[in-house]
Amino acid sequence: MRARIEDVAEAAGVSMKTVSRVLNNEPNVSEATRLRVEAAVNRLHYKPHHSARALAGRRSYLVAMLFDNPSSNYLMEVELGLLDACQSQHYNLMLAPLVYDAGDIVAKVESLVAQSQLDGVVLTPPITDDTALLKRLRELDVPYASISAKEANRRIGVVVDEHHAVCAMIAHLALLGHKRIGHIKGHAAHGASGWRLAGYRDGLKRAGLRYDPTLVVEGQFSYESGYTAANRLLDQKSPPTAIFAANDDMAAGAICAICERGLSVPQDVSVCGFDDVPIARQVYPSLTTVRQPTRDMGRLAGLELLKEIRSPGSGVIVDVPYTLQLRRSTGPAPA
Amino acid sequence: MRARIEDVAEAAGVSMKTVSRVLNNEPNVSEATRLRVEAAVNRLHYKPHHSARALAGRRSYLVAMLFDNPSSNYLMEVELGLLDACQSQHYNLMLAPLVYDAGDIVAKVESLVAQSQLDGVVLTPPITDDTALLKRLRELDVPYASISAKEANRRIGVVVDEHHAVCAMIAHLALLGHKRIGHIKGHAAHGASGWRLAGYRDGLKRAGLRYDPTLVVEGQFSYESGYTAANRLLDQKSPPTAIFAANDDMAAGAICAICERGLSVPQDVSVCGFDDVPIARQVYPSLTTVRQPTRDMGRLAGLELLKEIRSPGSGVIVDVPYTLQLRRSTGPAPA
DNA sequence: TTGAAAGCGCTAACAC
DNA sequence: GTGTTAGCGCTTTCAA
Repeated sequence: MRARIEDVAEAAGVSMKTVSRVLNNEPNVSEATRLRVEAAVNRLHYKPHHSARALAGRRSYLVAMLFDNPSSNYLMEVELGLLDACQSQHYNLMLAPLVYDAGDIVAKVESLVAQSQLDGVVLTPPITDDTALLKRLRELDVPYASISAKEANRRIGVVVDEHHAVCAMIAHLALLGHKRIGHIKGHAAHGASGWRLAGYRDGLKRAGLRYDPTLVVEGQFSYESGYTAANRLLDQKSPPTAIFAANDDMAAGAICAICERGLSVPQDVSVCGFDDVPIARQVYPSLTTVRQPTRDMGRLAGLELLKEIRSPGSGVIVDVPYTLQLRRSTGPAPA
Repeated sequence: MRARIEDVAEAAGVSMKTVSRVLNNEPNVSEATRLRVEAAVNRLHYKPHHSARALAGRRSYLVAMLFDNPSSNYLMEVELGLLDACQSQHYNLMLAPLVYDAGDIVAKVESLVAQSQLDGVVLTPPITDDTALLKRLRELDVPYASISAKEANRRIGVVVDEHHAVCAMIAHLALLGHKRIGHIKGHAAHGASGWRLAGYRDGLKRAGLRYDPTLVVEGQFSYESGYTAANRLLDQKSPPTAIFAANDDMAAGAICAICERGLSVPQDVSVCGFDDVPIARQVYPSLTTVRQPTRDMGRLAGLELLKEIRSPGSGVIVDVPYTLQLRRSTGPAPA
């Protein structure tokens, strides 16, 4: 039979409560007692019972990851990072797919929180910026951490300086001699789309290049939208020699569109993306892109959330570094 | 304050236990009483408390998905399906990434089961066929369901008739006039690799084509391994005119290798894969492949597991249908 | 610094 | 068909 706290107490010659104190790192335990208890815990292979703890302590030791956007490598990475953070602190992670079109997200989250007694939630884009939801979470006093939230919605979580990253990418293209650099925008609901566009404009300015609105077209972050958008760019009378797509999926779509026209990447047109998901290494030619440390971002967001749950007010925003991944899809501008 | 079972009992004018009976669909409740209780439940917005239930019932209402193989679209789909099954029955899903090289999987799972008091686990390939683990799970009396396990290890879960699917794919190639059809094998630890090879051989036989072992090369299910393997096939004195790769990632790698040699797909070489993960639609040309209903497979495996947990002996193997996805990467054999 | 007692909200076992 | 009672294994409260 599994050891209970009572068995540990007996083995250590103390009361249940003292064992509980040691287990929870509460103060008011003498060093000697603590050691004796810890020894007993190890000897009996004691593990606290999750549900009993949750019931008595009036908390669930459960946090949820909220996401729309179910089909992504990005999400799996974030999830693995989060999982790691939760496991390290004996929390459980629950997944909550939310479908935007399917109606009232706020109500769904509310019932989830009530139902599962969540101790906190982690938000992923674009849910990070659903202001109605954020407001309600605050009213309900549910701690939350977010990943890549917009400036105004940042409280606890993790961000990357995307603006800066894109500037660096544009600088790379400019250095290769590109003068006409196109941009495929991301989905409007995502904060990232705004940053990446802003970074693009700023990057052009710093490189001494003129911003030409006809070189900027809409995308939706999907492969198909990148394909379509690239065709729109290439149909122009004077098409760009380089395209910066707001994510890798769209960049892959753009590469396909270019190849289908009988043009070569990067000889005729250079292409670059953002994220560094697996597809970036699997397209031909491999994609120059901005790498975000996605798994670490999940882990850090989780750790900040747990910190905040433990002692309200202690969670912060962590700024993590990006990396420029230069691969084969960018090259010198055609003469 | 949140309603408790006691409040519902009072509101309905019955005892706690009767409410409990209604909630758990136990027998021995009159229709009238059931209705009254259900009305009270709705009126009070009563939701059972997960931890209390788990504690009193000596079960966790928690199942885990065990997986190696962290970076896959496949996994995310399975997970979403599983999640759906769990939610429908008020179970929680826990994720357990297992790393094969990192030592003793059996010990890890054991401690997981003990720690979290798992009611059951779902196994994904290749963990489905770790016989030491399966044996231990049976000894510990932990119910498990598996997805695409090998014949010998199938007890509860879901499978696709991969052999048949591959036969159909080879028939498609033969019909296009291909006589020399190569095969890139999958990772040896996966049962799927064996089935797909067997399906390939059987498909050749049915099409009246000779099996030529020099046309079969090793792969690892990764993009890179597909790239390498395709090059090995194309380096031969009389290379194949069609290549069946055991999964889509390898097929994508093969396409890349072919293109790099200045050959065209499908004009010079046809390529097809297996799985229908997103990359299949995102390579150029888009990939002919076998589609497995991955999300449904996750859901069904979850449902069978929960059935088995509820009444041991009731879980079964579900055979789900595949679909042939004919796209642009296969065409008539060159003259 | 420590312990005893009283629950947390539910289900199991057994009565009626 | 229904109710009563006694826990499940832990934390909380309060007393020592």
